[in-house]
Amino acid sequence: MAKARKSSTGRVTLSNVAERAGVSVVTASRALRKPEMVSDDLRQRVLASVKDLAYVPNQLASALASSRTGRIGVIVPSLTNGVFNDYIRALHDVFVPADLQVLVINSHYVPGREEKAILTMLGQFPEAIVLAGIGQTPHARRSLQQAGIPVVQTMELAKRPIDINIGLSQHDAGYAATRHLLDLGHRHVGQISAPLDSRSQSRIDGYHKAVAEAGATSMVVAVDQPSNVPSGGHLLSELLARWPSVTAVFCGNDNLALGALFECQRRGIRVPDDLSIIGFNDLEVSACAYPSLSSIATPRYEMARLAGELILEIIRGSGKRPRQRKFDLGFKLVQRDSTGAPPADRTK
Amino acid sequence: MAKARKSSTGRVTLSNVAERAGVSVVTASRALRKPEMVSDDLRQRVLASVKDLAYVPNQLASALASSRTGRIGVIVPSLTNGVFNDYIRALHDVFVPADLQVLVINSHYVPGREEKAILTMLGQFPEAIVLAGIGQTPHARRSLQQAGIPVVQTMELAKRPIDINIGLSQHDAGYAATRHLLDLGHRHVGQISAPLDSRSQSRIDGYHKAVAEAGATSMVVAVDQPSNVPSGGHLLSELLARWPSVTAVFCGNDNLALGALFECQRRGIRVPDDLSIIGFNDLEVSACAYPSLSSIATPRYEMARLAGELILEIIRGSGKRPRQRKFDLGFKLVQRDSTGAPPADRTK
DNA sequence: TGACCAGATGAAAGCGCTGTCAATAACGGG
DNA sequence: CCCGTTATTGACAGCGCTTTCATCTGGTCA
Repeated sequence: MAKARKSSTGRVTLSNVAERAGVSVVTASRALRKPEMVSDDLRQRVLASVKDLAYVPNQLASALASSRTGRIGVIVPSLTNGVFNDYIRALHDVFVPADLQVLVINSHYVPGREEKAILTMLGQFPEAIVLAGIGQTPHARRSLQQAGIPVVQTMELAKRPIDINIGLSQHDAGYAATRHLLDLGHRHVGQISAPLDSRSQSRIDGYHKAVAEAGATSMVVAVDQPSNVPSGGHLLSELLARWPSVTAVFCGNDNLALGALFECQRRGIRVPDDLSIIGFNDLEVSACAYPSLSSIATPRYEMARLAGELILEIIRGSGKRPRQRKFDLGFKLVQRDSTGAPPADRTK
Repeated sequence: MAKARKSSTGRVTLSNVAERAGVSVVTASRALRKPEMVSDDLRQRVLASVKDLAYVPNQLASALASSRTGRIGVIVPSLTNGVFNDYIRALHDVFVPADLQVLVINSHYVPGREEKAILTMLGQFPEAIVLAGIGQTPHARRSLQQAGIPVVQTMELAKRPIDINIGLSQHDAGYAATRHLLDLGHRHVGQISAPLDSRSQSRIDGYHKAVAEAGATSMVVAVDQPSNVPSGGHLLSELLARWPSVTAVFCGNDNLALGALFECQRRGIRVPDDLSIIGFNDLEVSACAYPSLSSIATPRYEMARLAGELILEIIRGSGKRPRQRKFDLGFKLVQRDSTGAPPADRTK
């Protein structure tokens, strides 16, 4: 029989529950974790006791004892720009039914904070880690490897993944967006962005490549802060001030594109008649803006979902990694109403 | 001297560190947690050992032993609608410098999930909990009270707070928004919203009250799903279909307002000449939309910040509650370009 | 010089839970 | 009717860390 000392911390513990139900602590534990191992009668009594006492299991103790935390660590650079909504939803879709808790830390697009976030995360002993991007610091890489848990880098392609890599070529996507504008006949294609991460930078590289191939001139305005809708307007203003000849803009993401669109409306610039705008990521809002925004659709939901499924497989399969470790999920150009041919008088 | 058994889980533990440094586990622990209690010499040796072994403290064990987790639990109904961005930022602003980790769980506007989230959170033994809203289930309330930690309910005013309550009158805010439209001369004021929580419902109540006072008719279209920009367009379409006479709309939040604005642009309805639109919450995007959106500014940053500061005070003051437990932080009507007088031919 | 004290260190005892294995009860076949 | 099986249940020993308390220095003061 359980000796339910009054918990020194004043909280209801499993031994309180056990005592009240007249069973041992072990049995109470099993009644909750492995109900099939316990007789109906006892299980009922334990559950009733749990309810009566409003018992909340101490996950800390549970995790410590079983060395399984049931947690999946996720580190993203932003939670507010809409980019990671689908992504996190996908992870929830996979892990919650599998009884795993998704723990998200926001690194705010600051490399140093990502390293810190990774270490914090590792200190909580997640059973796997999902990272956005491939730009982890060497120290973070080492700690991740040493942790011996599945690590999935997403959103872009890595030459040498830490473990598993699911992404797309941000460079090619940036190239495709720019190419789209050039193909429409534009000769003066600008770029605005907030290149706080290597992905954004890769897109810009793609832009430069496309522009160079077309024998045109690069016109880039960038800002060193997390991008949001208002800054799209500011960046466009600066772009127009520096290069008034611009007839098309590739925006580093859809929020900037939306801000640019509003700025055009404010200035009486017609989109796409006077200025074509293409965004990036294809956020929910882009399809319903007016005019609807062309964009590059990135498979964020799919990347995260695949990450989740691979992780489950590995965890279930006692650590065995899948044969394939690199996955390129591609992207799609979504042409809508914000991109069109340049004004007739400015095709040159 | 420490007997550093090879950790059964294969990870580097404090006793490995201690052994390598030639000290006891206790000393190693102190060297990390309370450096001033240990001689310089030993501290150096321990730190070197930590570095050599790439030791990551096991927070689980630490928290279990000390019954201090250094975590603050936050439960919000959404992370994607922009409403809680400032809110969470404020909490970080307060807690991160105080060396407390902010743990956010998203309850997705589902009451059952909020209860589950609260229990999950309590199982991690946070040192305080911050909740959005006051509509917790009785069982959740009880568990929260029993936990004996500071609990702050925010965003709306509670008659009988669980512990501390910081909010504003959502009813009065809804009333004010509607009143604003009526004062401009509108007689046909509609309302669109996604009333998934009691706050949204209170705003609608305020709307009804204002409309009734003015002797006008309520025209409400609601949807039972988390609101987003596209649904703003759909809801407006339905509103216009059912009540073509509408000259002004109070949107339950700014995302809906933005969607409604786009829908107007799509249909060639001029804002505010043909239709006035006012939103709610005053999100970042509202000020830079075109036309800029009138809205009700809610002090989300301030509410969360005050919550954080009170919590710190309580934790520091060994649990003593402040004298005042209820705080009404009010709201502000922000008039911009999307609201104006009704068309001359429809003032009746 | 000896009692005394502060500072530094270590041993032991848990924190609340789960894994392991032993113990018991229940049951059926030979 | 005895023994091996199977189904339940419990005792015990940690998980890795911190807290408490005892120990052991070396110095200080009368």
